[in-house]
Amino acid sequence: MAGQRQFDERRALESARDVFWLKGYGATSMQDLATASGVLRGSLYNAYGDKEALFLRVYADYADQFAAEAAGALAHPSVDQALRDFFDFTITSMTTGAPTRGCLTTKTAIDTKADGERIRAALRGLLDDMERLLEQRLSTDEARSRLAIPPAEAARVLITMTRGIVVMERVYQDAQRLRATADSLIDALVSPERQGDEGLPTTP
Amino acid sequence: MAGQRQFDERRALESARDVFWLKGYGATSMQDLATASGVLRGSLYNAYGDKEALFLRVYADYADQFAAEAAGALAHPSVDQALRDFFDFTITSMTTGAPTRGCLTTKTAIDTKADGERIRAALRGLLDDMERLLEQRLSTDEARSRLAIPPAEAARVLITMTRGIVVMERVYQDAQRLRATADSLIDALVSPERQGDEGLPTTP
DNA sequence: TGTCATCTTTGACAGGCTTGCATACATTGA
DNA sequence: TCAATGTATGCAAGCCTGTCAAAGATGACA
Repeated sequence: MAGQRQFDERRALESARDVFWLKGYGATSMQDLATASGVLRGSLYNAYGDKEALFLRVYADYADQFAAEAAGALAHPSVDQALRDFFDFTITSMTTGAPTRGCLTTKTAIDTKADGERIRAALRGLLDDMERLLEQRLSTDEARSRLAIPPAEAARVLITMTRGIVVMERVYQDAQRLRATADSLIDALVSPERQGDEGLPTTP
Repeated sequence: MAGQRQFDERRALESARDVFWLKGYGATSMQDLATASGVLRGSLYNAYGDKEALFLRVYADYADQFAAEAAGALAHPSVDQALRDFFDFTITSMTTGAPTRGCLTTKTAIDTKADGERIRAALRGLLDDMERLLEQRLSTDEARSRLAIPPAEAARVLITMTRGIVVMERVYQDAQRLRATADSLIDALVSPERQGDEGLPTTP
């Protein structure tokens, strides 16, 4: 061994993530990443090979963090509130920053310059994880009893809906509208909580 | 007047539309459009000004046609079948070609290089039209009686869902899966047709 | 029929950005 | 001390946009 890395790799990957997130994979050049991280372009090529490899590296970290935070957002014991929290998390994530940064997964999925199979596999990985997470959360007795359709189907509908919300954000740029749309879907998907449910006795 | 346009404008706009559709706004260069249409780049600049203006011209025609065809797809008298036909239309549209061309509206919405206000307004125009179309279709007595949520909310959920389906297509490339997801949403949104409904008197 | 203004076409140019490689220099562990 | 790695810098080849000047085509009008 010799010649240790001189730049702070964690910082560099984070700024690379931010640039990819804001500008999208295809519109981001290695020079953009170099400028943002303060690392010379040559060093990035040396350390990661090329843009696709660097992106995959960045996206792996991003996906882990996103899935972990999403899981946390689903923790509320009441399924409709859990879903509201879940949408709230994704909407807040995508409407952060000015201009809003949108969703890294969706931007990459739509980007025609990110059409490699390895990138698509990475995106599938996160979406599959999210779907499993949702299906699990929707498989409790309380949730099953209130859902209009089976948990697996509902999970897929919800994941698809998050993707749609991302697109609507780009066009309408109105977070409140997005939350309202999500609420409408939840209303259609989850029947109202019956009094006396959830183990706690209530006084009407 | 003098010096008439020498290229077939209709053909040129159609090939421009196809290139934009396949590659996306940002990844399409004027040279790409020139090559596809057989018109020299200089002539395109002369005729349309720049890429954004040409795109807006192309998209106006596209939006008209898309909305008209979507309206046709909603014609079935039974609301759940009308919605299935509607999704079928959008899914077929986006999965045409090899590689599949996806959705021009969504690609443009997500494209960071298409961030002009005029382009966003054009996208909003089509999405608003589609939403109105759906809301109208969902406002019949039969539809109202079967919908889990009000027509306006359902329309917005459905439009958002079509956007999400576009994204899922890019990642999973499985039209059957998309149709199944759409069916799940319709199941949650529209209650089963009661026997004897649709104008025929019923005995309770 | 001929002229002419006007628009279109055509080819070329400048200036900028992109990728990926290659070379020289610096640093560090063995 | 030396070999391996990271850094610094430059280069080649290509693509991009937008513009411009010269040449061609066309309709209107005399």
